Amino acid sequence: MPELPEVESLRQSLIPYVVGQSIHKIIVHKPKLVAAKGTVRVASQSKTDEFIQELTNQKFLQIDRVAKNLIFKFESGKIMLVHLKMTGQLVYQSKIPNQRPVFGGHPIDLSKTDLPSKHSHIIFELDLGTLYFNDTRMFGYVLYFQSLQALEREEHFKDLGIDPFDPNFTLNTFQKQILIHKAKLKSIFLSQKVVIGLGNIYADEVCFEAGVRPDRSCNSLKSNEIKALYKAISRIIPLAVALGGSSIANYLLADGSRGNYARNHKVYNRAGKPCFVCGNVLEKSIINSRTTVFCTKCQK
DNA sequence: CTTTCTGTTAGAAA
DNA sequence: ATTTCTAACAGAAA
Repeated sequence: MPELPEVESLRQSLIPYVVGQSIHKIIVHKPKLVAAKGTVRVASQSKTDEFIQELTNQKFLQIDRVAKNLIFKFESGKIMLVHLKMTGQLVYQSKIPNQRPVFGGHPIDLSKTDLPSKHSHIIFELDLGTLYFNDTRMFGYVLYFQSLQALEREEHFKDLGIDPFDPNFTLNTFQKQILIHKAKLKSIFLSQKVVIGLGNIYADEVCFEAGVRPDRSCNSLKSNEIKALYKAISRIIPLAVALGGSSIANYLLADGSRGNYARNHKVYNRAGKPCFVCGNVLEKSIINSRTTVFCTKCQK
């Protein structure tokens, strides 16, 4: 369930494991995942061959994040972009015995797990361990680019709003951008058009913390409500990153440990349960085909 | 058994 | 143009 905090936590947890290592071998079990983004993706042998050839023997230099994408930069300047979509995982299994988790909460002993699993579709063998790209539903993808410039030419990231960690994410800009739209607030959050990184969990959590109903039209929001939303995003997103993200279902950090933010969820997946603040039964509705939970008493 | 739901988002439909 | 729905897929839950 990677939203911004999960992708960012994963990025941070991957860095100490893989940066400085080289890829010795790449095994692609599902060539469909090495393909252009989009709903209809066809496995291409030539794309797969190129991916394997170009990235074998490459040394990891750094890992960046753009929206919910991970950008792996190699010493040569080559780029690998990874999107986890709904169920993607990047899990690193060290050859070094007893390597301690460096991030996150409840560590899982990877020596006892069955890696590779039947969903380990792409496997990277590194100097000191193995990096597995697992993806049950196979919506995720990995892409190779010759250079950062080549990636930029693809316009892979057009129409994206501002990252909450970007210094340009100010109350002023947020207010201006949000008022442009008349769609429902949650709909605009999910669209990534104004601010990037909120998915179904954090959109609901932010609306609850701000005391604003997710079905409000963006252009009906008063400035004090927009300010509350801005403050909620600025508080919740960094806190969730600090706690390693929300581990629901199969989200894991690089070392197989689980994130700890889920225990802070106030509304996500709590429809019909009492509001932690006022005790009112939480309501559920569907916005953009996504289950949405809110408190009619605390949110206006 | 069948049906519905699930963390994302591109592209189609409205 | 903008907003909402559907599809990609596997599997857990009802």
